[in-house]
Parts: sequence; C-alpha cells; structure tokens
Amino acid sequence: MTQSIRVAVSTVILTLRRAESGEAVLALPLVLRTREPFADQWALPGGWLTSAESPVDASARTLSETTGLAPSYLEQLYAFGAVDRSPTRVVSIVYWALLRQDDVDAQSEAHRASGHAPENVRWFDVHDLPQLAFDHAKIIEYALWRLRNKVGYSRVAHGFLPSEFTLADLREAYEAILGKNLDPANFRRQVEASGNLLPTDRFRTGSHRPARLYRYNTDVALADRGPLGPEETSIR
Amino acid sequence: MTQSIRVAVSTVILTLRRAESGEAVLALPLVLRTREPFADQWALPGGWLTSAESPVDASARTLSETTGLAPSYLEQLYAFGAVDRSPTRVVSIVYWALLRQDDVDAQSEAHRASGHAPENVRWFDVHDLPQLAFDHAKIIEYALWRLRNKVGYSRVAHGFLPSEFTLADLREAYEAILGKNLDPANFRRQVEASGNLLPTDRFRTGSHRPARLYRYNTDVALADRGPLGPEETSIR
DNA sequence: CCAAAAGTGTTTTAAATACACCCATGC
DNA sequence: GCATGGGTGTATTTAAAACACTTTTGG
Repeated sequence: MTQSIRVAVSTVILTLRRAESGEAVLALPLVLRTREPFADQWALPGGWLTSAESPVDASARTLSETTGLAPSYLEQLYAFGAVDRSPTRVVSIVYWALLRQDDVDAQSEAHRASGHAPENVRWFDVHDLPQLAFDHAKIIEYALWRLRNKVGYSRVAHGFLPSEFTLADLREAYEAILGKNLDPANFRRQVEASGNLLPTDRFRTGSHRPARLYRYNTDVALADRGPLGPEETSIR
Repeated sequence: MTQSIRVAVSTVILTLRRAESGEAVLALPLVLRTREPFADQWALPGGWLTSAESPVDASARTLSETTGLAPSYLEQLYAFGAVDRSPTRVVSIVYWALLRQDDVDAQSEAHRASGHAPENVRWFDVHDLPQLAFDHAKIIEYALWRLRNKVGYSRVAHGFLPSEFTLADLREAYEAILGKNLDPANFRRQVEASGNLLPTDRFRTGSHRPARLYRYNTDVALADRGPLGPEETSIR
C-alpha cells in the first residue's frame, strides 16, 4: 500500500517565436496522448521516472526526445501530488526549461528538410493553448508565473537568445515574458548596470541605425539556485 | 522496473526560540532514526507517502505527530530525487513549515507537566545541528536560504509570532532569520507602510516605555503562492 | 530629406539608509 | 534622575521612471 504510487516527470519547455503579426510570443511543445486516460488530448512532454535516472536527467532526456535539443536553462518547477489529479495515483515532478530561439528555428528547418519531424508533437503559443490533459493547464500557468517572477531578479531571459544579440532582442524577450512594453532607454541602463552583458565590436545592420551586438557574461549565473548542488538542479 | 521507486515526504519545521544568551534563534525538531540506513542518526520528520494522502497532507500529519501542533505556514520546498541519495531509490518531497513560538512553548510545557513527550524527538538550534542522515543537512540549508529570501518580499516572519506582538518582536524575528541587525526606526516605517499590520489599543508593559501591540492584517496573504490552488500548496 | 530605431541626457519620483533626537516607563 | 528601549523627524543616497533629444542608417 505504500506502493501503487508512480512517479512521473514532465517539463514545460518554453521558447520565443515570431508570430504572424511579427511580434515575439512564448511557445511550447505539447504531445498528443495516444492512450487512456485523456487519449487524444494534448499534454506536457514527459514519462515515468525509472530507477536508474534522476528526475532532472529524465526531464532533460524527454526534452531531447521531444525537441531534439538541449535546454539553455532547466529548473524544477514543483512536485504535484494531489490524490485526484489522475485516475491512478501519480506524483509528477515537473520541470521548466528554456530553449534558444535560434536552436528551435534550426531544428524545425532540419525537420522540414528531412521530412521526418517527431510524431504527435506540436508547438503552441502560450496564449492559444488547446484543451489539456490532467492538471497540465494549471501547471503551465504556474510555470509562466515563475518565469515572469524570475525575469525580474535574474537573467533567465537570456536563455531564449543566441550567443550574440542586440539590446532590442533582449528587451523583446522581456516584453514577451512580462506582457508589457518597456522603455528602451531605461531598459538599456538597467541591463548595462547589471554587469551581465559584454559589448562586442560587431553590429547588426539591415534596418535603420545599426545596433551593437552583445554577449553573455558567462561569469554570472543565469539564476541563483541557492545552496542546491548540480545533481539536484540542472544537467550535469 | 518503473516501480521500486518509493516516495517519502519530509518537513523542515522551523520556529524561533530564546537561547540561553537571551537572543532569538531558529530551531527545528529532528527525529532519531531507529532503523537502517543511518540508524542512530538524526533526520527530518517524515514518512512514506501513502496512496490515500496528498504530499501536503502527509507533511502536515507528520508535523503534527512530531510536535503535536499545526503550522502557521506550510510550503513545498523541493523534490529531491538523485539516484544515490539513499541506498534504496527514494524520491523525497520536502516541505518547510513555520510554528508559532507561543504554540511551541505551550506544547513543551504541557509535555513537561504530563511527563510524556514524544520519543526520539529533540529540538536543535539551526547553528548547532548534529550529524544528519541522508542529504538532510543540505536540505535544511536550502530551507533556511528560502526563508531568508522569502522574508524580504513577504510577511512569512509573522508565522513565528503570536496573534499580538510588538514591533520589536517582529524585528527580532527578521533579525534571527537574516542574521543581521536592522535599524528599528527604518524597520518600523517599512512594516507600517506595507499595510500588513493593524495597531491595537493595547500595550506591552514590564520594561521601560510600553510598546504598542499589533495584529496581522488577515486580508493579506502570508506569501504569494501564485496560481497554485490550496490542494497543492497549504493545508485544506 | 524623412522615417525609424539606436543611443544619450536630464528631471522627477519613490524608496532605502543613516542617524539625531524626543518620549515614557522601571528602578 | 537616569538608563533603556519606544517612537518621530530629517537629511542623504540610490534606484526607478518619464521623457526630451541627438545619432545613424535605409529608402
């Protein structure tokens, strides 16, 4: 009776993509379930935790199986265990991850070129989600709340961007996460004062005045995870 | 093979108590293990998750079994699942809780009066902990980090205090959590401006100038838990 | 030249911080 | 009266916000 509780690991995988309107929006991949319960409904990528694997490794593995990519950021979100959240008793350890938008673009281009993309996986804008299995709608809502929170006191937003980017790129990421526009002048000053950015001597041209490209300062962690070691938090 | 993973629930139970020196220090109850692994070592209170119970209920139950009390605050800390954290494969969902210091004092007085206190339970100051079983030392360190963090942007510190308290009481709690002294004048202004406190017309006398007693403003939540519902966060 | 985004400067507002000083009680 | 913590006042520093203005490109 202690048993009969199974442990699952799921991941909210977020990236930024450009909508038809031209603006950047948060998007995430979902998997179409083929079995009961909730057959033919969309769900978060994941699977059962096996005895040989840690939860964070299971999250990274299913993330890779779903998207073919490695995350730029991966953090535990919450362990969900309400008795009635599934017909059978399941505890889900849920992670959230960020993917670099250029990685995602390259991967979907590769899928289009080769003709075989992963089965039953589709990307959705976070503001246009389908009906979701289990309590996954609430879980995604919570992940987005955590991301909004964390963007205020860490540099997680960099997890969406390629290695070189303009301040407008970065501000666009912040605006998509927070759902509001930011003053370009003040944004520049704040992010420059944070010491997280290293200016390069390269510029992006193509429209109007060229914008300077920046890089991450890799001395600064993407987010403070406190005293937890790598075996419990990110990928080894 | 999916099975053979067991789910445990443990809780870091914190309160404030007065040391011999007279200053307030954080303290927590530990349980002496009677079985292998780690027999005769101290460990966090907890037990196996049963199929009829949610993790948060299990946490509240074992907290009550250990201390005889109900917590003023209870929040999930983290799910620990590294493969090698125990000789057998165990995933521990860990919570952290706050107890009101007056509740703890009353309970230990009752235990002394009746003569039967819980077996194998002892309270330790957080800066004077014994050798701990499993990864529980790291877990406690992480809980204290979370508490220090959270006290900066929420009113969790009130979880230690009785229903009526002076500003010096509250400041003492903050100082014990943060490990540094705060300016009484500025502390007063900040906490008054937060709108969390309701002044009463009562005063505490006994030494020097009487100090006004305050109450919680129960309209304000102890901490923002975001979009998570009560079935996953606190006690129902 | 004009539109538009990149980038700089300046002013205002709000919030910590530091610290001097007065108040009310027990002894 | 005096020591002590309770409580108020005020100046300084810091950071956020608002917004005018200059710069540099493509067309």
